[in-house]
Amino acid sequence: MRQNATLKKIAERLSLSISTVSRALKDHPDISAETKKKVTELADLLEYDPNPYAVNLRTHSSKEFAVVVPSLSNFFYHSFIRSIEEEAQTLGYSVIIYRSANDPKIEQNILKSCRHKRVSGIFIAITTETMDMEPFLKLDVHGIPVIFFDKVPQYESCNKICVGDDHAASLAAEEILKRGTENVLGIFGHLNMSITKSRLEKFISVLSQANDHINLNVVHASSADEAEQLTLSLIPNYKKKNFVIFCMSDEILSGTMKAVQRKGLSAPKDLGIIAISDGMIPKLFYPEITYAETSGYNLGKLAYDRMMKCIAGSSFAQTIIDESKLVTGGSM
Amino acid sequence: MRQNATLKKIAERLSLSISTVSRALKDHPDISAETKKKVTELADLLEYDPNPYAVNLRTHSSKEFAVVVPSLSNFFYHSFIRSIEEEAQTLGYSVIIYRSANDPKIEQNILKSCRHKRVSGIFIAITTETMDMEPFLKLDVHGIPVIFFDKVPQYESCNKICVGDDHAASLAAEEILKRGTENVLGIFGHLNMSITKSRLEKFISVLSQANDHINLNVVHASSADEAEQLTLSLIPNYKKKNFVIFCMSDEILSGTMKAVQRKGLSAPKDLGIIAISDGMIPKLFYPEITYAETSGYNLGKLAYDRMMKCIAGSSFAQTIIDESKLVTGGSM
DNA sequence: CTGAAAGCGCTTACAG
DNA sequence: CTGAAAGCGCTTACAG
Repeated sequence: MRQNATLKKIAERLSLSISTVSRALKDHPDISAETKKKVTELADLLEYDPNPYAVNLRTHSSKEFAVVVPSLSNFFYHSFIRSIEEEAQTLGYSVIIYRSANDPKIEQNILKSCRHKRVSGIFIAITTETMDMEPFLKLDVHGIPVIFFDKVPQYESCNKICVGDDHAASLAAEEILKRGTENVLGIFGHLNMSITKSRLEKFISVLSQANDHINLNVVHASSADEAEQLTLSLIPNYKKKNFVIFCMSDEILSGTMKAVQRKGLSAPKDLGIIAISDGMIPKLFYPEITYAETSGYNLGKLAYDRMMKCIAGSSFAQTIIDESKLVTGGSM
Repeated sequence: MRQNATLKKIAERLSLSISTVSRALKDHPDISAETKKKVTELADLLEYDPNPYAVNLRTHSSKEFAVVVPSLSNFFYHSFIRSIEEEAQTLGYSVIIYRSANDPKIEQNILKSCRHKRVSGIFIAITTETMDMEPFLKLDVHGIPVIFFDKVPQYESCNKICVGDDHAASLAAEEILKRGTENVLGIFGHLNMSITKSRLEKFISVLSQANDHINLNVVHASSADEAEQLTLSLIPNYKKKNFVIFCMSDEILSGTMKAVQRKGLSAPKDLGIIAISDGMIPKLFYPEITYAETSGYNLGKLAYDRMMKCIAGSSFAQTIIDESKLVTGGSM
């Protein structure tokens, strides 16, 4: 098993001290041009790269970001991770992925391990049961910046990057008003999700403020299958009527679309369809589904930006909302 | 900025030596039960966790796996990563993600960095241009196991875990024969991809060997859009005829499905549709699309298994093919 | 049963 | 311009 090159080996071969080699490699002003040249040449030849563990042990700084999410089988989080990874790579950081499985215990262990590894920063979407802010405060004490994204705590003074739920819901509601359809079936996720609450409230308020005659039916589904079943059973109520289905999320949209296809209906002729989505699923259908975009990719860019500012020393906390935008397909 | 607990601090507080504390924490047989108790109690209180960098520096062993892929915007690789992460977590390993952007230069840098970090093992899908096996051999010399998956090199003596392209293609072809349809439109990816070649060859050979009368039209598309355009322009050729479209991949399937919807056709009445897929996209349609499954998730389990055997000392190289299975939707 | 010592590979204040 | 030395936090052979 061959060994990697070390400062010591280079120093021995060149009859220099380890300190000098180290400085030469860092282009330290003290070192003569000649020595630098000799050193860098041999270093290149031996493919020297500093041992990151030794560097960390000495300097207390790693070049690693951690991303912690409840689940990896989620298109939104994947886009987020991809987004972070793209940026991190340009600065030589690596990205470590942790999955909390939505379990606060596991989450705590992950945070502890991040602390001991002295990661450069943490991006985290917390579990639905995360109550205790103490582990996060502890990270702060250790100087490890934490950027919360998507699923964020109530706690005020921390950095949060969120999807503009209100905005997305109002964009969708306005589009429905524009279409002039008065029968609306709104399919939302389970009420224990915070996004359900904010999307629902805004959706209702925009619709009802603009038009008294809106006939809105709100139902809740906690899976694609449930959304499919609900849609199937409710579609007959709208027979011969002009109506719109609003789907709060990609998961619901995918269930609803199956029901719509199954009933042989097609948008925008038989009904209107509009969703809040990351954008992949709406584009699989013809016509493409009109949606208010909530992009994990964008969120990643915003979060990364905030992270770099924290690392650069910005200490005040900030909540950033990623405003949504309407992407028009042909389904309305 | 508060400090983490260290062996030294625990030792001082307890008036013991660092060595004794270290041994007590490892449940070393030399240490008395009483001492162990005192030490572990204080360690718990202080939330002691060994500094991973110091451990690595000392023992040359990290607890990290690297996964290297050409792209992260790919459902298949995501499933693979998720699969690896699930297993790794149970043994306390972390998973670091690297993206080569299909650039052999970047890939080489990643490999170098993995070597210097002394990762415990590497899972890699190589770029289409990776020619030089030397960096991989070097990892081997350093005792870092490499498991190639999906995109693997020609080179013989290495560990490869592949999708059963032949098998998937023949499952699809057999299903077409079973349906008894003689007009087949086969849409394949670009010929510079190795999977295109193997899938195409097998597909043709199964169909032609079984039935002389098959009227097979093979076309190539390198994006979903291209697949959509091709399908749109070719569907008229099959007017009034009974026909089947075979889609080599998810990307092609998504383009083709848009064209099919656009033409107002529906499976299985107007045509048959069958694909090779990871399984997410086929399930978005009604009826669900019949497909031969190539699962990133399964591949991950197989790769992980192989990795653990390598770490345990198995030195011989092996190529494992993940056989495909037919998942029947209603599209045939 | 416990401790002193060396060393993993690096950085950096101090000395010359 | 260069070097000797200390120390980051740990493990382990050696000694007692």
